[in-house]
Amino acid sequence: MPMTLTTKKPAAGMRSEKAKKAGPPKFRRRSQARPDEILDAALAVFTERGFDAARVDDIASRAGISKGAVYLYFDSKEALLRGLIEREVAPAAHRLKALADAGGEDPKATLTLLITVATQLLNDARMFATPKLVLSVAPRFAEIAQFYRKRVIDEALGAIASLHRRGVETGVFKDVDSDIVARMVMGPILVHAMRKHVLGATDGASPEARAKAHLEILFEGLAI
Amino acid sequence: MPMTLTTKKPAAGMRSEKAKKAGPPKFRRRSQARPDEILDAALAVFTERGFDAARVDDIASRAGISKGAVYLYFDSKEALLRGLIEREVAPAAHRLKALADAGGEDPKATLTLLITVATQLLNDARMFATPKLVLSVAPRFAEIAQFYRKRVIDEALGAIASLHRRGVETGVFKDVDSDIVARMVMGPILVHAMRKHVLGATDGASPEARAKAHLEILFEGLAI
Amino acid sequence: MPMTLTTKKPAAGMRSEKAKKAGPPKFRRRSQARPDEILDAALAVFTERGFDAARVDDIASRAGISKGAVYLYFDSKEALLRGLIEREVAPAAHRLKALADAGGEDPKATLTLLITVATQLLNDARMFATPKLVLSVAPRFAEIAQFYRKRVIDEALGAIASLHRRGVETGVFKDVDSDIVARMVMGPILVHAMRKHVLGATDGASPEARAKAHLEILFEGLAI
Amino acid sequence: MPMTLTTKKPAAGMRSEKAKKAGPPKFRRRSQARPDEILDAALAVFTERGFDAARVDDIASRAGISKGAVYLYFDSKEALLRGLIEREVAPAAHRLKALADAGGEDPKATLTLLITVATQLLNDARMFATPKLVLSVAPRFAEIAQFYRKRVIDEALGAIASLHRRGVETGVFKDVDSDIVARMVMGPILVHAMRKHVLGATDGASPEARAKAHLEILFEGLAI
DNA sequence: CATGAATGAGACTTCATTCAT
DNA sequence: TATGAATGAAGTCTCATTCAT
Repeated sequence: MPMTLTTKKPAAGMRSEKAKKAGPPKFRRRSQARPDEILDAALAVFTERGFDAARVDDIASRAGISKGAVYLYFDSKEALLRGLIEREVAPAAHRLKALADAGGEDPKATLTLLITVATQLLNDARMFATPKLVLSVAPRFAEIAQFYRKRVIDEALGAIASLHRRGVETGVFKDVDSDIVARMVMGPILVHAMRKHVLGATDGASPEARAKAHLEILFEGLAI
Repeated sequence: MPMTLTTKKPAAGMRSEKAKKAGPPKFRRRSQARPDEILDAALAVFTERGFDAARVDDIASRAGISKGAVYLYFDSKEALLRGLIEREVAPAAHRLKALADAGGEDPKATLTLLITVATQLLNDARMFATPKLVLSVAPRFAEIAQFYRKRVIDEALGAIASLHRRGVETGVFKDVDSDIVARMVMGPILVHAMRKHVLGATDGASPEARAKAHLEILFEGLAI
Repeated sequence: MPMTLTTKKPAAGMRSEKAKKAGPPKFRRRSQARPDEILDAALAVFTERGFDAARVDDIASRAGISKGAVYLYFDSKEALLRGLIEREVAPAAHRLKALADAGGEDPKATLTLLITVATQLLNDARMFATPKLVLSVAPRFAEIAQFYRKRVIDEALGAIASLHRRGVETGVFKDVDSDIVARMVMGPILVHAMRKHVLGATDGASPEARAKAHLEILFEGLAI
Repeated sequence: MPMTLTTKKPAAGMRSEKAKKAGPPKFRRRSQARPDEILDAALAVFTERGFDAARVDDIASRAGISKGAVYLYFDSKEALLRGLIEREVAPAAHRLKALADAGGEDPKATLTLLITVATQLLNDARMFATPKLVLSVAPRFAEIAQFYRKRVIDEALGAIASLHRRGVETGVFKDVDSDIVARMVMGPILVHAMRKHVLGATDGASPEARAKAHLEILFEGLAI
């Protein structure tokens, strides 16, 4: 896998010299937290203005440091973007893995939980910030797009598909194309999130109501 | 509605003085076709690189004209974007209207057609170019996002919801939340389109197979 | 005199080919008047916006023709400026010459007339338009500045100085520096014109009152 | 008074954020002197080429810095112009005020001094640089023209008029229109300055001789 | 003669990145 | 580490000038 975007702890793209300097923890300032603070600021600014329109200056001042200091931790604006995506991928992947693993016993209950939780989560702008950012930079940074797809999207879809397959095996779900099922799980939630967080829609039913209706149709459709 | 983006024939954002010159079509050079050619080029370049990274120079040379000539027809790079979205909205809205109107008699057949056609269409990169562009510029141009949402997304979702309601009235569909139904129609198709055209996925079943499986689950879920 | 700016009838800078084409007066259109109309428009636009900020397009449309047509009569924007200055110089020089020649008999009466008339004339924005324009382009076009100075300013000052000298000879004026006298004649009028037409002042006494007070002090100062 | 041009110490038009940074004067580089150096360069270039023809690049290199650095201190080329005029106005106004205040005792002696000094000063190209610049940009920047007129021209004329009125009260000057007197004081000096510095004349008597002759005629004209 | 579409050089301005302190 | 002044490449937009029709 010639993937440059890694998932090692220290955000990739960080200045190598600096990264190596991990000597004795002298408790200087608060430099341990700095990269994360900068990435937080970057996520906020990238999300608000888009990658190109975001100024490094804005990110710096949102992080409470000077523009020059950003370059102590990241090589470039693009490195900031990469580091950000990488950092955000791990939790997402982790959450997905947990769900998938937990779903062994009762696929139906797990799917119910998954849809309920996902509907809730993607209703929150902060939770959708990274996907939104990835979508907007994807045309320019194919590598990032691919990384995110493989590590998040396909993981998620795959987890749902697995869940469905297990349900088929245990006789609770009809045997249809699992990939389509996965998309029928995530699709409606994604449509809502995009309408709301990307296109600025403000109307719509509550997450609870949506999840309920979604599940109702889906389970009926998957019933044997 | 303080919407600046209109849907009048001539792409909005075009230099007003020039637009007025509607004299006899002497076929001087080829000024009639120019705006459209420029918008075609703009769509291509914007799609490839994103709005910010696209250079007016690139658009001009892709259209086969000089940079200055672009400004003969459009006031600014942003006007180019607006003009483009506006031009692309009309056909989309028109297609949707046609579908919705045609669906009076047989909601089930219409929905079948709709999903089949939409799955086919959104499988084509060109067809998804504008939505992809809108998604990428949405953070910067709220007005464009809103315009697109109202004129395309909500029209589409509304048309499907109407179709469902009629099906409920005629007893072919179960009476569930029509908005959720609309999202269960569009969501899976959108997920596929985004994975493929935005995130660069290359795998996946054929449009026919996907449409078939999609319909199978959906109709079962909506069955009375 | 290596002066490029000439005073031949046809405005200098006009396209040479066109200028030569003075064949039979076929009474086409109204081409005879065109150069003058263009120069009129140029004077208006140059005066309003300054030479650099004036667009050839503006001049053309003020003259009621297309931008391209301007170039049928003048080689460049600078030629327009030169042609304009040249055209405006002749009447000014002519007027001054007339005054100077007329002043043989009664220097005092002539000076009275001159100050009265000049005060009136320079109270009119159009009359001050050319001097104002020359002043604003002088730093960039030394040649024009020199031309205007020699042909208008120094002619005017010289004419007044001559008038004074004749008055000295006939015993009506005190024998002081004639150059200073000339500046005491033109200076106050110029100060008023600049305050009004260049710096936008709107207050001030009537031309009549100003001329009267001006003459009163001057003649007392020159009295023997 | 909706005047944007102020006379506060820091040249207006300067980037506000930077202006606020009034921390300890650590003598980093030489940022304290920079704005003034830039304005010096701007005055030189604007004077030589006129506002429009001057390139920010030229100003920057004359100031010994890069083009971008100019924008660290001034928002735009126009801000440069405004800042310049504002900076230049204060000294001029200050000088005038001093003269006017000093003239209480002996109006005649004060006027003599004033004409002598003004004739000397306006004989110097640098001293006339700002007035010349204002004249050239006045058509485009009415606000600047008005600011300069009110703060310099009218102050000067007003000071002279006051001087004359006091002379009238103390019986040393004839009671004529004080505004005309003011113009008879400044007019001849201005005519000379414009001929020399704007129109490029090189001849003319010495400042001393001019001031002497000027005063001779003027005092005779104002004698009771 | 006249038009107006087209060109292309050039200017202002922005901003990622560097570096002396 | 941190700052922020400085750079310089690049991009948008303007407009004088040309030229096919």
